Amino acid sequence: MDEQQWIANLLKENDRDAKLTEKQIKILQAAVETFAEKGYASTSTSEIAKKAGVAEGTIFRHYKTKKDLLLAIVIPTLTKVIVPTVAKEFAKDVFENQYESYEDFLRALIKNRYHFIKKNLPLVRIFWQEFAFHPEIKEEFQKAFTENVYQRFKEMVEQFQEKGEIVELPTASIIRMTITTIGGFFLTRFVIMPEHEWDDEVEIERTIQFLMNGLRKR
Amino acid sequence: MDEQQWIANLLKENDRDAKLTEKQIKILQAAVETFAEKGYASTSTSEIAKKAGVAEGTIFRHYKTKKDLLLAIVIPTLTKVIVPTVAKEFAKDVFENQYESYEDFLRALIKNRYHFIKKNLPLVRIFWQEFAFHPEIKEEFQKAFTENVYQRFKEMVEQFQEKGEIVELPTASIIRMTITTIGGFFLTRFVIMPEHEWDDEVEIERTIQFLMNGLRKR
DNA sequence: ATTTTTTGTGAGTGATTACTCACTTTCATT
DNA sequence: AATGAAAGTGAGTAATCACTCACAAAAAAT
Repeated sequence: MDEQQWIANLLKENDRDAKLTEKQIKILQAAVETFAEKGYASTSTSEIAKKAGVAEGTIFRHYKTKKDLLLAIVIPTLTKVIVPTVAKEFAKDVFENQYESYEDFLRALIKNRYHFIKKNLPLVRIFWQEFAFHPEIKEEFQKAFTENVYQRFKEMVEQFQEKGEIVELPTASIIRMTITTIGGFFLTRFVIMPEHEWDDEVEIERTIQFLMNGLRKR
Repeated sequence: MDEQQWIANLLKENDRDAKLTEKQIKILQAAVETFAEKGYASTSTSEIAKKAGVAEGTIFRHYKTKKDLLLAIVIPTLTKVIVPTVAKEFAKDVFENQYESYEDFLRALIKNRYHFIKKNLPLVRIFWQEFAFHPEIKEEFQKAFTENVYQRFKEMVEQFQEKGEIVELPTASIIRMTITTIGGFFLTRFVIMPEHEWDDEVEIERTIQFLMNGLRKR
């Protein structure tokens, strides 16, 4: 029920009145699960059908090709989940100036993303794996990033550079270091060493302190 | 010729007197190229045979299964190329104490890895992509890392902590931050934005400075 | 020079692949 | 209650898959 609501929201990208049948939701769930576990190329449509409890023909009734099914999962994840969440988070900061420091912003950002990734780990894994092989995904991601995230992030950084809180390196470098440091933590935490015992609270705070030390104007 | 020598050295893991025929080298070259481009699961053995200019049966003469071919490429890359290079680099530092600072060590490390990745990009891509789906690869990597790299890295960090150069955070955290920062740079540079115009010298130096600011004791 | 071993071949194998289509069932509209 | 549209089905299809094997050529060992 909880899962269903979540995955149903994903597909409602164009129409607001998208009504997914039970079987359609089952297909999406099975596809996400299997793609994340075995990878897109190693997953057969018959396997998805079996896991979803539908006939194989039902999948192709709704998605013309297997790749269409992949994109129906990945693209909405990008455009509907990642972008607005990030954009909203940034907007709140830049325009309402709610955070007093880059550090506070960082803390909100990393916690927001932490919960998002933890909740949507299979989706993130699929995106991460298939990103390299499907130009559509790569293009969609770069478009979403440059149009929504980058610009706001830039304004953000420049704001705190003006305030003298962070160092006067090129904005692009600061953004890259911020993202790779946070991304590196998540990658280690969720992909490379998921079975390791993590004290997430502590490690997040350390990551923030490390980032701030690296970026603070002195 | 240059390629041949390089790939031939890879397979010489057990026997010192490994003599690869011309066709065997062609198979390895074709496999590396295609796996890197399309991914292991999306590459057919017939495609490899065609590209290598051999009969399909020839592949299975030397590798029992398709997966054997993958492992014959990836595992030696790990055990013979990555580990010794890193270990040697670290050993030189820890035992002969050639570097005067963590910063100098960092600079040597990042430049060493930079050239390695640039030279072996297809191999790195294959490893990175298949790592998630093949337990053998993951295990081999973790084994190589904990046995060779981690221990030396740890001694390294502790040495410069004692000297008071870097901060007294837990060693594991410092190692994680060092590796993810450097890895994040390479990932952005070679995978996510390879077509971007990079001034590598400058960006490497910025990355080092960022890392040192984040880790320096103050 | 002859035998043995290694390397290479390519047609052939059954299994599996993504996808189709004629048909049935369910649902919404009147 | 009747009708049309949408959703669902599963046997069927051609193509492709990883892999085999009987045989040939080349190389090595005798």
